[in-house]
Amino acid sequence: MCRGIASIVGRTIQRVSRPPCGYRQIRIQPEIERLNERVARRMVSAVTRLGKRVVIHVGDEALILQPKMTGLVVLDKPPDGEHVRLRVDLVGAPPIRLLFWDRRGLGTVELVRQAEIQQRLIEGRLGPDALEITVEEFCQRLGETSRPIKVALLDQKLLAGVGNLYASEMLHVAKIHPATVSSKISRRKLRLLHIAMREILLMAIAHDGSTLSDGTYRNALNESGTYQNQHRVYDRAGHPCPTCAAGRIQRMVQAQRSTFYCPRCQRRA
DNA sequence: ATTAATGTTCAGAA
DNA sequence: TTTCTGAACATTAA
Repeated sequence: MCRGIASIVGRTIQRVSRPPCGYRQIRIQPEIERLNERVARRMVSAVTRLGKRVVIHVGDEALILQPKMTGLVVLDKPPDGEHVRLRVDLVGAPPIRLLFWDRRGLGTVELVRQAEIQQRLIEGRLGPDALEITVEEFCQRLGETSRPIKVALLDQKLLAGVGNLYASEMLHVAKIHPATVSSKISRRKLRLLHIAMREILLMAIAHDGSTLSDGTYRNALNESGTYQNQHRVYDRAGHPCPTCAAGRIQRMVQAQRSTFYCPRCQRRA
C-alpha cells in the first residue's frame, strides 16, 4: 500500500473529507473538521509503514491509517464507491485523490504529532517491525512467552507486521508446528523462523500481496495481488503438502483464527 | 435461509 | 502478570 501511494510525496493536501457512505462511520481522530484544519495546505513529506499501519507524514504531524481486515489505501480507483471512508484531495496536475476504502469498516484513522509517535504508538502497543527486528531480539522475545508460536507471532506487541495468513506460511517454511509453545522452540529453529519470516513477507510484498476468495485486497491501482498463487498452506486444507507431498494440509483454530499446517513435516518440538 | 468465516485490534475478564 | 474472550462491521461461502 505504501509503495502504491508513494507518488503523493511532495504533493500538497487540499482538503480531507468524509464522503457520504451508507454505513456506520469509521473512527477518525480528531473529528474530520479539526483533522482538515490541521493538514490542509500542508505538504506530504513522506509515506512510511509502522507494522501494518500506513503513516503519511505531513508537516510535523502524522496521519496514521489502520486498514485492519478489509481496509485499503489507494489512489483514485477504489474497488467500489460504497465503502470509501476518507478522501484526501491533493493539489497538482493532474490532481490526485488518496482514498481510504474499507468494506467492513473496522479500520481507523488518527492524526498524531510526529514527536508523539514513539510514545503513543510504539511504547506498549507495537513491538519492533518484522522486517527490522534482529535475529537476537526475535529469539529473545519469542523465547519469553509460553503461548503457542502461531499466536505469539500475531501479537503486535511482540513484533509488528505479521498477520494471520503469513504466520501459517512462515511456520510451514521453518517446519515448526503452530501449536508449539514458543519458549520451548530451540534457538536454531527460531533463527530459521526469522529467515522464513523475512522470505515470506518480502515475497508477498514483491507479489503485491494476496487477494483471497473474497477479492478484497487490491493494490493502489485497484489490481489484485498475485501472492495467493504462491500459498503453501493457507486456505489449502486437504491439499498435498508442497514440501513433503505425502502429508495433507490441515486446518485448525487457534485464538479463534484459522491456522493451516502440514502435520507430517511440521512436527512439535 | 442460517451460520460460520474472514490479510485485525482492543478492552475487560479469567 | 499473562492469556483468553468477545465485540466492532459487512460480505460471502458453506
